[in-house]
Amino acid sequence: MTKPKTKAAKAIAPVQNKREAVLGAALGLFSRFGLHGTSVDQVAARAGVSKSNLLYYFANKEELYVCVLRELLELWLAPLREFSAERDPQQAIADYIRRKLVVSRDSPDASRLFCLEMIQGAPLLRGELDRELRSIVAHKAAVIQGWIDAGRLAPVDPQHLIFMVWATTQHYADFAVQVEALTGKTLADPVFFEQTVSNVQAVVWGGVGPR
Amino acid sequence: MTKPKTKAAKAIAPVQNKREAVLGAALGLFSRFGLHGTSVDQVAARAGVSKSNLLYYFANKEELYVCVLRELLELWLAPLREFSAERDPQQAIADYIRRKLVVSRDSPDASRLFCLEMIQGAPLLRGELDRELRSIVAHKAAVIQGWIDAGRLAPVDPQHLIFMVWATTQHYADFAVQVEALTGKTLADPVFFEQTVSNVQAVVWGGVGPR
DNA sequence: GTCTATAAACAGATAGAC
DNA sequence: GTCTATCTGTTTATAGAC
Repeated sequence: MTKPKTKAAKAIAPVQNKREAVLGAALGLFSRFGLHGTSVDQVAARAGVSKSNLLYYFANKEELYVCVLRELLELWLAPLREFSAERDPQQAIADYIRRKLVVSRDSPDASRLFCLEMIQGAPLLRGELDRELRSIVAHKAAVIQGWIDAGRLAPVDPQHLIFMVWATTQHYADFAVQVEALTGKTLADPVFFEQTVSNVQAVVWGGVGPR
Repeated sequence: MTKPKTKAAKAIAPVQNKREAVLGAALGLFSRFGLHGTSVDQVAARAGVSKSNLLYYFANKEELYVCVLRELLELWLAPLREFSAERDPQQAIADYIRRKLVVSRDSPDASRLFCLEMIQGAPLLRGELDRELRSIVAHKAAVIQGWIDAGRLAPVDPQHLIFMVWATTQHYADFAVQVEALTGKTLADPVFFEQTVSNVQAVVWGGVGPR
């Protein structure tokens, strides 16, 4: 506590940096090739450490995988937490769509790994899904239902609306190869990014705005 | 040619059956655990054949994987081929959404494997994507553009519209675990299925129908 | 904390009998 | 066509020196 921070920093900072380098490398590889398609050797090489050194920081491959997933879930949930009832429905939905598309643009690896995990039945996230996600989604669905009851939104099922926003925004990260094969563009292109934001916002709002 | 068919059938039918059993087992496992997460031993066991027998029918694991993908692509493309310009836009879009959701309900394995392949950069489907899918999508996008020009559809980008339908319909297969964790339902439930069809159709049409 | 060497397990593929 | 046995390479994980 009262120790000089410089000394602690000297000892701890490199450790943190290595852990983070490994976690970053692991995210990149796991998200492309999955847990079984990636060897610890590859992760170590990309992170710039030796394999045995990596296994000093993470007891085994699965533990590393779980650590990557944990970081992921927070990033994935953040935009949903921002979704607020105090706001104008159209603004709130438009902002949420934009935020999710920013994640798809800036963290496509995270989006893909999340998708991979879901496809496999989320063996490691199932607990979190049932607890944390379930309660937060129930809360946000109630907000949406409030808007519907107040006549500020068409009577759509709140859960399906949430699914639609998730699906349409993540699609641009998870199916980026397909999107690029067909349009020649990626979200990294600023013009294409804004065009995507507008289109998704327009369709969703057109579909759920008050009749 | 002129040989009695019964003899040929006796010799060939079992071979076809075995091949198909293996392909079916492979689809189920590859779609959950990916190419590297599945061993040929597991596929053989599920198909009810021995490992070496499987390798008599398929030279190696990759060849089996490619065979599975080829069958897949046709199933995935079929609903898009049905999408026709001669029809009423609202009917054509509603039918397409329903057809895609039927695939998500009846062939979730195929949908998931397709998604897996996309996430990994579609190393084996890239060629098909650039050729076949590209041309068929261009054709359908032209149909949609025709409707827009005729004032029968709001001026949305046809490609983004297609992406939205793909994303929202496949979501119910690829993220089935999440959907089930949050709603307690799957598309196998007839009531939930119809509710999903209506909601997706309503939002999409609300978003793109003429203003 | 980091390295080299190696143990132990597994999976893909082949050889050859039947 | 189908089986058993086996070879081969890869990969995870550990032991132990520095």
